Amino acid sequence: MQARRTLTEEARRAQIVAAAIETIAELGYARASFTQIAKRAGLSSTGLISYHFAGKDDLVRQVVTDVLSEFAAFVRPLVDAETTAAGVLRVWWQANVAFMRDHRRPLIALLDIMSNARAGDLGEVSDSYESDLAALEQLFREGQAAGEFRAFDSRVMAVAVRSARDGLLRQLAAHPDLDLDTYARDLVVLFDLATTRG
Amino acid sequence: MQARRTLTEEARRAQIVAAAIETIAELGYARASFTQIAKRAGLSSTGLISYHFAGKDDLVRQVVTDVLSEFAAFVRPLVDAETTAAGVLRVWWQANVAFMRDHRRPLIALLDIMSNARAGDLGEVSDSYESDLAALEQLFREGQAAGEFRAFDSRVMAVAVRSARDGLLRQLAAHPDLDLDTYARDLVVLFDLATTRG
Amino acid sequence: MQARRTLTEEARRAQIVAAAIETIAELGYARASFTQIAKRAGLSSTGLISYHFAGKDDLVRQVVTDVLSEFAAFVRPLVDAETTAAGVLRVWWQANVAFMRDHRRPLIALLDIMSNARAGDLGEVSDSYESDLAALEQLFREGQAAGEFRAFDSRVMAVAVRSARDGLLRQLAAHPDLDLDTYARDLVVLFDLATTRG
Amino acid sequence: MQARRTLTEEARRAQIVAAAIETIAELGYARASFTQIAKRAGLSSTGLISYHFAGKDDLVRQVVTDVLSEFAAFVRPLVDAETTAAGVLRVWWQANVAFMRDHRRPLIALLDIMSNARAGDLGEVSDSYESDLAALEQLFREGQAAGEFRAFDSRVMAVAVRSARDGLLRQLAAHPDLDLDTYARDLVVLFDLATTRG
DNA sequence: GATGAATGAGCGTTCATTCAT
DNA sequence: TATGAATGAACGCTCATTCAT
Repeated sequence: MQARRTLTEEARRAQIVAAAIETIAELGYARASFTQIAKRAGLSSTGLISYHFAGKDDLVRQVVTDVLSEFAAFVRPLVDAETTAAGVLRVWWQANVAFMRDHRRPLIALLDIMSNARAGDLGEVSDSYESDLAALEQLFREGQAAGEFRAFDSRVMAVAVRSARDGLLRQLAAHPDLDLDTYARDLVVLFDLATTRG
Repeated sequence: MQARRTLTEEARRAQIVAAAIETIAELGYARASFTQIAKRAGLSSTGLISYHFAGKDDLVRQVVTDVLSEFAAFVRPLVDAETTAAGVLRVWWQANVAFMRDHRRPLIALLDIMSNARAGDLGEVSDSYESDLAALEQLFREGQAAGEFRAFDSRVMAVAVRSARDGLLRQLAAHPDLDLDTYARDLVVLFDLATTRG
Repeated sequence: MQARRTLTEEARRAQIVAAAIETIAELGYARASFTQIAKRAGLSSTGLISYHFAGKDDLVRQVVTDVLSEFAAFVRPLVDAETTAAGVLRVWWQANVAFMRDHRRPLIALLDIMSNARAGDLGEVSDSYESDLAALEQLFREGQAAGEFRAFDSRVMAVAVRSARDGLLRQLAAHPDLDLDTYARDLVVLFDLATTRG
Repeated sequence: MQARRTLTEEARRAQIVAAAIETIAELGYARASFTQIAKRAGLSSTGLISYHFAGKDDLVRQVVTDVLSEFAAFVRPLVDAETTAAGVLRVWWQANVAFMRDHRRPLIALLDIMSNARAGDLGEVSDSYESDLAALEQLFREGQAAGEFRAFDSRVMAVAVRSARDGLLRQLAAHPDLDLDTYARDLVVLFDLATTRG
């Protein structure tokens, strides 16, 4: 029996969220039971997870929120510094890839959660996906209004961009030693050619 | 107790596969239990599913095999009729979208399965994803060798194309009345611009 | 699909009983399901077993009856030819071992069934064990009355003899190439010394 | 829903093992399901058994280990106090019968398990049977070397002795009010006559 | 007689959750 | 706060049995 560590509510929650991320990244959402999460968190009982979170959905929501907000905190300042839509898109890709490099596991967990989210439960997760798409759409429409981008359906392009990012993440999950530099460079060029006027 | 309906082995297996597709498309892979599948198949117990399939993995594999082969039978002749790499890519998109129109649920189920497949189980599902990518890579390399396509990393482009397709499918799952024509037209243009020489 | 073979009731029952013996001897009573028995009998369905037998107990009872009566038919004439109790005991052992040599599997199945029989079901199986013991007891009492055997509790000796026989069978099940001659010779001597007057 | 009784891990395991013994003794190994064991242990569900034991085999192994070690702890000191092989055999019988008197149900359960153990699973149970036999063989060979015992095949005698013990146990299972004193006395004499020189 | 599809009860197991301490 | 034992529902699966053909 080891010493009982009493943590603040905050710290304990964070620790559990971190363990949940590890577990989901490793085993996948379907196999990420409280038992597995507790094991990785060094907790003696799954009861503690239930104590700190209203349920599994609540924990997963917290994972999503945490990863998403850390990601946003990283990307937003970089993106906001750009003055052109094409520049924003370019920097968005670079920021995404840079973040992947240092947060591979959390992003893999996030992707796995989002793939499994359904309307019934975890509705807000789907919502976050939609609002992500909406932000990209807005970017494309602005670029079109500014004459930077050619005419295309902004939603189609948003889906393509967003999907390519998730696809890269999926590749990174399967091949951890992926050459991210190549992806960053080529994806920037790819979508630059796809969006801008000849 | 309701009337006992007897089907041939073949027919029953097909019916169970169909019910599994419905269930996975509706509830997601994680929630698609034998109980739910049996309910949709009008079976009185899950025992019959276990009788016809060696296990859950076996049933899911059958779903994957069936959908994949029906898809291949639809796409391959169209693609084979093309003589240029750019033409193949264009037709590939049109065929994909056309197939989605008539096989929305099976494809959604397939996507869900593929998202949840892990190395341990259902390994061959991951393999089919990889070989899909490899086929696209091959196409891009051929197009480059023929001078049709510009220089780019063939794997990055393959991931982008394949991901865009899956992303569209995901959109179709969330918004059944999506305007597929717009997606077809714009994705063709998008990847035409992204791949061909200025 | 192979030709449908229609057998007489008698022949079919015998075939199923034989398959049941093989199955129980090989897998043990606990694992001897109708599915396994049907497979060994070359039957396409377990339904046929249910058709010919009232239930699993009925089939097992038939196995017991068949093996027991074949055994009795072999042993009885040999035993009846003896005129002394000691002679009967000697011949009983020789007959038992001789029968084991040619009917290893049926006897192993029988032993397995008897080990698993409980009062509730298969009651008559337990009864047959008891009447077997009673016959041995009777033999010992007769030998004592005739002055051949020393004084001992006839039931204790009956249990010892009968148990030694089952123990030998158990050994034979575990070690098929057992030297039965040694057992026959030594067991005759053992119980001769144990029963007769110094 | 009844009051929740909490026990320590140790105590609960012991209680489940005890309930398993009761169940196997009463219903037989084949019918001793977790449901029946849980019922006898006063547990609300079988899940608790699965929680405390890795599986049915694990629980059964624990039963075997417990009964066997308690038996050994009782018999060994008595046997070790003897200086002659004949003395050991005599005391072995007395100790066996004495232990049966106070541990009827655990021994019946043990016998039932051993009868059902197959090579595949519970292999170590079969092993313990073999090593039991080997110990008896060793005793007989020592007695022969010392000139106490006559010439006989030590394995045949070991099988006979061990089988007689199991046969007595079987009788005790069927007839709980058996006169164990008679068995103890007569079995000692029986095997004394069978082993020693005229 | 024989087939083989279907049934429904029961199996061992895992899981998120509850709760007395 | 934290523990860890206990709960009960759901899971995939096997089985003897039923029954229309």
